[in-house]
Formats: sequence, structure tokens, C-alpha cells
Amino acid sequence: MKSVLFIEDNTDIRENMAEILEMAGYKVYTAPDGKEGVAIAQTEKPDIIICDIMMPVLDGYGVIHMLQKNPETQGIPFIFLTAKAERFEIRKGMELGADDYITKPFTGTELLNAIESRLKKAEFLKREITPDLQGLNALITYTTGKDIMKEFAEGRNVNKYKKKQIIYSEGNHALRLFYINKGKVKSFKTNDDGKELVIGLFNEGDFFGYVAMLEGSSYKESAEAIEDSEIALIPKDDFEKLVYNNKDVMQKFIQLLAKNVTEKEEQLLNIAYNSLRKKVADALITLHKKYKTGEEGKFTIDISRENLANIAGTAKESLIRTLSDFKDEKLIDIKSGDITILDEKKLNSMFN
Amino acid sequence: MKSVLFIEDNTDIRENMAEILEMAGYKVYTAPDGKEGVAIAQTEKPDIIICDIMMPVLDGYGVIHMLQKNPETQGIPFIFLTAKAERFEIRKGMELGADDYITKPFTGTELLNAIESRLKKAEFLKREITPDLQGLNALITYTTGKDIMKEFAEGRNVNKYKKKQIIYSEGNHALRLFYINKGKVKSFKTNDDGKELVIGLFNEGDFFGYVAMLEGSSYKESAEAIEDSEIALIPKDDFEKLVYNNKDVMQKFIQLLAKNVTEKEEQLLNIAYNSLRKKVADALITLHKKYKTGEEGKFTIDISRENLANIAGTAKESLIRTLSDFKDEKLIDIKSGDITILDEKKLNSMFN
DNA sequence: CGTGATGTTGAAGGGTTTCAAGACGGGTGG
DNA sequence: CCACCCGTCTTGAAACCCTTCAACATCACG
Repeated sequence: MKSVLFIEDNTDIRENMAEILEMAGYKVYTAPDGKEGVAIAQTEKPDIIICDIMMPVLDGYGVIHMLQKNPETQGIPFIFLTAKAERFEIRKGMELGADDYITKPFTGTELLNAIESRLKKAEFLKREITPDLQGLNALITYTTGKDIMKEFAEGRNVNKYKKKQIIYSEGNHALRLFYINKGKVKSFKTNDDGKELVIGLFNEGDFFGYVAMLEGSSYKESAEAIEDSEIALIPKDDFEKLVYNNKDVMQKFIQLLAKNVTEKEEQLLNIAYNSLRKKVADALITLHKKYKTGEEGKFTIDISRENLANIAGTAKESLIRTLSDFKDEKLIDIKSGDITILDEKKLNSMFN
Repeated sequence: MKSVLFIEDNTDIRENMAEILEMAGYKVYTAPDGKEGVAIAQTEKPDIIICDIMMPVLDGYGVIHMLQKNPETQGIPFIFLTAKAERFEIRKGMELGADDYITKPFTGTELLNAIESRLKKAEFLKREITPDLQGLNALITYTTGKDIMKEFAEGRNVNKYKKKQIIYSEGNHALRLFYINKGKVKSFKTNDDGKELVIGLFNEGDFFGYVAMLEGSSYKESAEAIEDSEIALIPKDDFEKLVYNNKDVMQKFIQLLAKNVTEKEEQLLNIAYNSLRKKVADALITLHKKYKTGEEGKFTIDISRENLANIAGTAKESLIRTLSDFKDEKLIDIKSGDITILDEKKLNSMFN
């Protein structure tokens, strides 16, 4: 059950609305002034807060200020109640971090609508966006009103790529975002001698190609299908509308990219100094994390030795030798090319 | 001279305000309706646009919608004129991307103030934020109203670090942002055998430690002074206020981080496959880019061999040997430890 | 002037890559 | 159905690059 905190000094309004909210199925906390409201917010952590601006002791601005300070309460949707429809008041409230405001006098329906719409939005934003942008789909649908899945069904904007086919190349201008409906894709960079390093692996349901678009430049790497794939193209416009039109989404993207930076730094250390054995072990773990299915137990990968070598950042032959070592040590098993991970723990804690 | 586009169907207001704006020293374009306004915006690209909402042919919402579509006009500051102070109208306008609004009736002073404040802000945002956050300083001052430089002068929140002193360590909770008033700092990661890889170099005027804060986690690397340094600590709160309270700043940060990702990927390829010679050459180029002074000509670095080795991702001895090779080849010169770059071009195009 | 930190050079050793050749497997065409 | 071929996988051996160990030089500093 969702809980609501209603902070309002006018006893009539407070009790009246509390009743309506309870009838609508919310658990309701009420407070007659800001100070008490903050206290309740801290202890009860309601799902949403409705707060009057003009109040004795601690006014609405003070309340939101205090709640913003505490990481535990700062994410709670916050709706202001204001008697004045003046732009100045509204603006100040929004700048302080309120999500919405309701002008007095208001009806119960208005209040319920505002609450519901905010809670729904909060729901979307709570979902973690993973580095491969799982869940972006829902956000795009929510923000642009276009249902990507529906466009799939109609076959619009979907390309088919054969195994080994290039999807985009380094230097191409970034004009669209890619979504994998079916198949697997790798992104990679090539050095002067033509040696290839895989820097991204993407699976069904993943988005890729977004870094170049966010940077506003051309692709700095290439992408290639490693299986026959079906890939949806999302126009740059739609993507930018999503990213730049919503403060919360932007915040998510900042976090996502920061995480991305950290991951790359991690990989940097690994490739720079670790032994071949550890590099290969790490590559296997990466694949495992990336492609594991829901079910527990043995995990099997079918990947070309060349690609695996390029993930680990080593030569094909070195990789193969290391794999057979691992096989002898019963860390993995190889059956007609397919690699099965037997002892994930040991692989993970591989000594250098 | 700054130019203003004033779109308004009421002839009196239009001519009146145009006169005032001209007197204030702006180049003024006027349009009696939205359609014409858009046309002028496209051709003249004014520095700022003021636009009425209620207009015949194409209303204010239509105007902003069309301008947002064109990359050339979407960045122009946009101020709405509205007769209705109703929250709904204002809100809709802001959501569409307007930067401000003025409620009719208004005075010339009000208009001039709004224009000036917007132009000033646009000025700030035009400055590119570089990966080391040069220019963030101005933004912080602008957004939080605190002048960091002034705090320096008063000696508040400034720490002194001796050479080799740790500023933060991997795993520390990220509670503040660092600004180098004086000195040099490196950030680095260490692998299981204690080998160190430098992943960031910072100079006077740079900010560092922001990735962990943006990610909302603890530091994933350590930072150490490589010279005696004076470092200002900026509370997380101030930084977050800056980043998350302003859409334009957020956008900048997204671009900044995306660029960061690309750079790390570049480095990844370099460290993975390139020869020792090329790695060392790249390290020297990096240092050059980072620490070069304004003046052209020979560039000299004073850095410990150990640190340099950790930037290139190699062993100290290997680095030293490569350096003396470079010296023999007249690519660099070494005088009492200090390295002078003689032939930057050849270093840059080093063959693998 | 001694002591510790830093820089440099030599030689040995080892881990990876590279070259080379053969094995395997799947698909094609006779 | 088999021979053949091509691409991928695997193994062997040599070469090579880089690291490591060790000794010594140099520098900074009290």
C-alpha cells in the first residue's frame, strides 16, 4: 500500500483530504506544521508528500529544503499546495525541487490525479538503468509516447544484419541509436597493426551506440553483428527528446555514464598489468555476467576464439593455450568449441 | 552587438519595445506573427528571442516547437510573453523549452532585466567544459552564489598536501569535490601485485574526484599529490546543487562524461596492443597536452620515472631504457632528469 | 658526509606473440 | 555418399619483447 504524507496547517482541509485519501486506498500520515512533517517524513519515509507553503513554525520551503538534505528523503515526490497562483511562488518551489504544485482551492479529484501521476512517474524512475540501458525502452515509451515494440511489430525501422556484418564504423556520424531485437553485437576498436579490441558486448534487449550521440560526435569505434541479428534503429531526435527533456532521465544518464567511466578504468588496469591467465579469466567472467540466463548452474558460451581473444586483449593462440590450461585444471569444459564454466569462483579469484 | 528578435502581434507594444531595446543598444528584429518570427530566427539567428504566446497564424508554442527542431536555433534563449499568469500556461511554456517568461503588462526595465540575465547565463553555458572541468569554477559561483576564490582568500576549506601525500583512497566515500589551487595531482588504481596505473593527471585550476560523486558511490581509485599542493574542498551539496539544478549544466556533464568514456576506450586500445615505444611516446604526448604552457617551442617536464612508467603502464626500467632510446634518436632531451620534447611530431606518429 | 631515495645500466629469465603446420568440422559439388 | 575445400581451432617451436633481479651511480638533504 502506498503511503502519503499530508502537511497542512488548516485543520479542516487536512482532515477532509486525509479522509479522501484513505478512501482512495492510501495509508495517510498528516502533520499540522512543517516541523512535525519533516519528522514524520524521516521516520515513515512515505511514497509521496503533499505540503502547504504557508505554514507556521516551518513553511513549505523549509520542509523541502530539509528533506533535500537527507539522501533518504530527497527522492520522495513532493507536491506543493499553494493559495497563490503567482508565478513567483510556483517558480521558487519548483527550483527548490518540488515535482508539482496544486493551487488552492482544489478538489479531491485534482489531488488524487496529481498524486497518481507523480507516483507513476516515480515508479519509472526507480528502475535502475543498467549500463546496457535495459529499461530505457519503458522510458522512451513513457516520454515520447511512441511504443518501440509496436514499431517492431509493424516492421518499421528494423534492419537485419548477417553475422560479421558491420553495423557502423569508426568515423560514421552518429545519427541513430540501436536496439537489439534479436542477436548479439560487439563494438570494437582497431589499432594501427589491425589488432582488434572488443570494448562492448551487447545482447538481445540492449541498446548501443549512445555514447557517441551523447558526446555529439561521430562513432569512435565500430560495431559488428556476431550472430545474425535484428536491430531497431531509433532516430537521434527521439533519443535526444528522451534524454534532454527530462531532468530525472538526465540524472540517470549522468550516473550511467559515470559508472561507465569507472568500468573502463577497471578494465584498463586489468589489461595493463594482469597476466594472460587473469585476463582470460576476466573475459570469461565478463561473458558470463553478460550472457547468463536466469537459471543457475552450468553456463555455456559459444564464441569464436578470435572474438574471445579480442575481448581479453591477447592473441588468438595465447588464448587457446590458456583455455586448454583451464580445461586441464577443471575450471572450464570445452565440448565441440562451446565453453562451459565449471568453477566460476576460482576464475573470479584467479591469482595473477 | 547583441541582437534581439521580438515577436508580438500588438503593434503598439511591438514598436514601443523595439524602440526601448534599440535605445539599450541591441540590434532589434521584430515580427508581427509567429510564422514571420520563425523565418527571421532561421535567417538572422538572433542572440535571444522574446515571443508572445497568443498570436494569430502561429502561436508562441508553435514558434518554440519549430525552433527546437532546428539545431541552429534550438540553443537560442527564449522568453515568453504571457498575458495570463496562470500556472498552466507558464508550465507548458517551460516544458516546451522556454528559458523564462514575462507577464503582461510589463515595463521596459523588466524586459531589459530579463534579457540581460538570460544573455549572461547563455554566455556561461557557451563555454566548453573541458574534461578537467576548467570553467566549472565560474558555473559554481554563478549557481550557488558562493565564490570559491573568495573562500580561498579566507583560507576556508583549503587543505595543504605534501608531495606523495594521499588525498583520497579507493573505497573512501565520495563526500567532496577537489579543486587544485596550486600543485599537481595524479589519480591511480593498483592491481593485486601492487602495480600502479595512473588514470588521471590534474593540474592547477583542475577539478577532480567528480566521477565517484556523479556515480553516487565511493572512490574507485586513489589520488595523491605529486607536488606539494593546495587543494580546495567543495562540499558534495554545492556540487550537486550545481549539477542537478540546472538542465544546461546537466547536459554539459553528460557530454563531458561521454567524452571521458571515449578517451578511456582510446587508452584501453593503446595499452592493450601497442609496443612499449608507442606507449611511452603516448605518455609523453599526454603529459605535453596536459602541462604545456601557453608559449610555443620546447616543452620540459619534471616527473619521476616511476610515475611516468605508471602512466605508460610499464615497468620503471623499461621506461628508462625507452627514454634513452628516444634521446639517442633526438626525439627528446634529458638534462638532470628533466625531459624536453624535441620532436613532438615524430613522437605522435610513432610506429608500433 | 652519510643515508636513503631516485635514476641508470647489464644480464638473465620468462611470458607472449608469431610463424608454421596440422586437425577438425561443416558445407559444396560431383 | 564421398572427396574436397575453406574457415576455424589447436599445437609446437622459435623468436622476441619486456620484466625482473641486481648492482651501481647519482642526487637530495639533514
